[in-house]
Amino acid sequence: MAKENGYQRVTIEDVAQRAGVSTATVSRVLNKSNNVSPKTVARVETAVDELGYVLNTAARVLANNKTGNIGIIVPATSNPFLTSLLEGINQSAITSGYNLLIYATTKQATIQGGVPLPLNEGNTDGLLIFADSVDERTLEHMHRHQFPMVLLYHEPPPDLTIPCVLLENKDGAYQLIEHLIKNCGHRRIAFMAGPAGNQDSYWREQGYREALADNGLPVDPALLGTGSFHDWEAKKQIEKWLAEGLAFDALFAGDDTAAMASIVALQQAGRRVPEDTAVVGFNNDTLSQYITPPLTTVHAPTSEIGRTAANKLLQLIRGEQIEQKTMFSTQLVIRQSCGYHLADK
Amino acid sequence: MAKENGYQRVTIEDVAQRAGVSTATVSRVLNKSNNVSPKTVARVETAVDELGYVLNTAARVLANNKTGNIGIIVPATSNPFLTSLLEGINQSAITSGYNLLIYATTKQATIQGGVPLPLNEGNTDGLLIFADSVDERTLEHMHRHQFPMVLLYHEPPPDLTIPCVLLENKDGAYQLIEHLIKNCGHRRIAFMAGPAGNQDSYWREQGYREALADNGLPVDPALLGTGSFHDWEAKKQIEKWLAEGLAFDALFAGDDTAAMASIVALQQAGRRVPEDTAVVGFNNDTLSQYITPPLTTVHAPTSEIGRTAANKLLQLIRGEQIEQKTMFSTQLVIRQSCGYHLADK
DNA sequence: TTGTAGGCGTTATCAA
DNA sequence: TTGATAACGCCTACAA
Repeated sequence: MAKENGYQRVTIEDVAQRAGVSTATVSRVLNKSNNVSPKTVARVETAVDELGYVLNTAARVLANNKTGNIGIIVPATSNPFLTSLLEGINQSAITSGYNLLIYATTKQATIQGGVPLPLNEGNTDGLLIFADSVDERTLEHMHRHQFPMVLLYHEPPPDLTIPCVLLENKDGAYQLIEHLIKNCGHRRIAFMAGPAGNQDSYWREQGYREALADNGLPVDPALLGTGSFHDWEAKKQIEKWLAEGLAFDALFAGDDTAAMASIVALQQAGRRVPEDTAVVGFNNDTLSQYITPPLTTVHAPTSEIGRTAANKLLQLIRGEQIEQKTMFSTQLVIRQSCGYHLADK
Repeated sequence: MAKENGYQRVTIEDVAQRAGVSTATVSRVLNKSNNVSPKTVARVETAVDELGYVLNTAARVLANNKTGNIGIIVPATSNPFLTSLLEGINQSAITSGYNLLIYATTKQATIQGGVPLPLNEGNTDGLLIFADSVDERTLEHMHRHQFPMVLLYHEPPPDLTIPCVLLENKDGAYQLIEHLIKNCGHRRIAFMAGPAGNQDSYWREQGYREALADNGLPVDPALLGTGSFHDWEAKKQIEKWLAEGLAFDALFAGDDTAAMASIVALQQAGRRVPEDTAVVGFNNDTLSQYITPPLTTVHAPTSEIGRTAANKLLQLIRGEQIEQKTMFSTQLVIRQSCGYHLADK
């Protein structure tokens, strides 16, 4: 047996010896090739069992250049929205006989000096990239190597033809804000942006601005803050606004996570939602219908987006043609937190 | 360049040629060996840049038998409790210069016929195993190969000496139930178990039973249900109990997730919490303090447990001695959902 | 400081 | 149906 110390000891060669066949034959039964006599298969299989042999994936990948895994790179946040996304991805991965490996990065993931990301061709046949969790130069790099990739919630730079799956944000945000203005009678509507560089946030803000403009309302810079799609950040922003004495009768929190945290922060400061301040979100997370008050938001087909992205990646890996850009539309969901039921209609 | 088709093309050899040095030298600068002249380093680095070379991890792992990654196998549920756990793990991994790879399995992960788990020695230097997410025979297998592993929230079978990190469940549950009985005056307390085979659930139930016994209360089998630490399951259980007309004035939901879902289900059925039915959980998730009513629960140091487990694994990988079993204690957190503030004291 | 060459464990090609 | 053997891309003695 190779390598007395360390854990990887039993190799295909040991199995071959024990079974009295060649390594080629062992490899064949391991890979379920059908050109092996049943007798030999049996012999090899018992040898595998007796020796406790386990395949060395690194060697296999080196020889084959395929892994049976796909990977996703996400930011290391706890946004429940991610869970739905991962669920969808996992579904189609499993359906296609692939496993999903996840890497949660705390900063933008980057290839530096020839050293690859923790998820790469060595352990993965293709990668799903969430938003801007991977540095642009690295994207370029991998694209140059023709490594199969699909971008999620992010359009590639114009010179890189990487397929992507997107959400129609502007439309949804526009409708949401218009609902706040026209149906609920709000006029001073604050907006919390997502993380810097986030494309979804950008387009939601555009929808917000257009809706205000189209309804003859000014964009007051004082009403523009940041929630980063994150509970603590949202909470801090609310506290800051309240401390400043900012006047606002409604809040578009950017996403549901920030909205829920904002509601709590507002309530803790003694404000009633929606009576004193209306709050709306974006995404329609599972929890949003259950909180008090139930959240008015924009529904996004998150886990379907995950499924679609994974399927595109899988097709890409198989060398099939796919469309570069898939866009999912959204839908307004009116519940209580916007105060619609209180408005005089 | 090797392999004209496929994406992995530029090898260390190409770089060597371009820089006019040997592959050994390229390898040295790639690994930041200091026995290379600055001039040579520069030449190699520009060659790397120009060629867009990226290391082939499979080859590196095959040669080195190490990856710089650790992995964790978790069940594919969205329990927010997992997020805290992963956060803690990621922290210590990063601190030690390791990356964390996550595999979320939908059933118990199993090695079958020599084909390893998606996370293994090929992409990982050691593994964290959550609860019973890995099949026992597979555990045995990997233990036999001396692959570094640490079990989370799970004690190994008696014949396998795999280090583990545990939570003191029984004590916490006992105090929780005693609080319900002695301080809040509840007598018919229902219990929701976690997933089948879950050790945490087992011990929480023991604490529940002991507390009842010590206070002269019987264990009514009708009050024993299943929430699986999962919102939908908890909801279904509540609905079933309500349909049956089960009489209970308090509920220990097993964990916070099930508790929160139970509260919602109870409220939707027109029951007030805690006035009509008290509800308590376990874990003290971040959200639990924010819901209405704020949840009485048992605090578990989840992300610290994650940090500790990761550190143990890292020590194991470095070949250091570690203690087999680490146990974390819990603490009762009294808020509103137990109805303590309503009780006549 | 640099180069040569053998080995890591598997698969695939070519013969037999 | 089976067996030799050359890749796969990298690392590390050992030499120079």
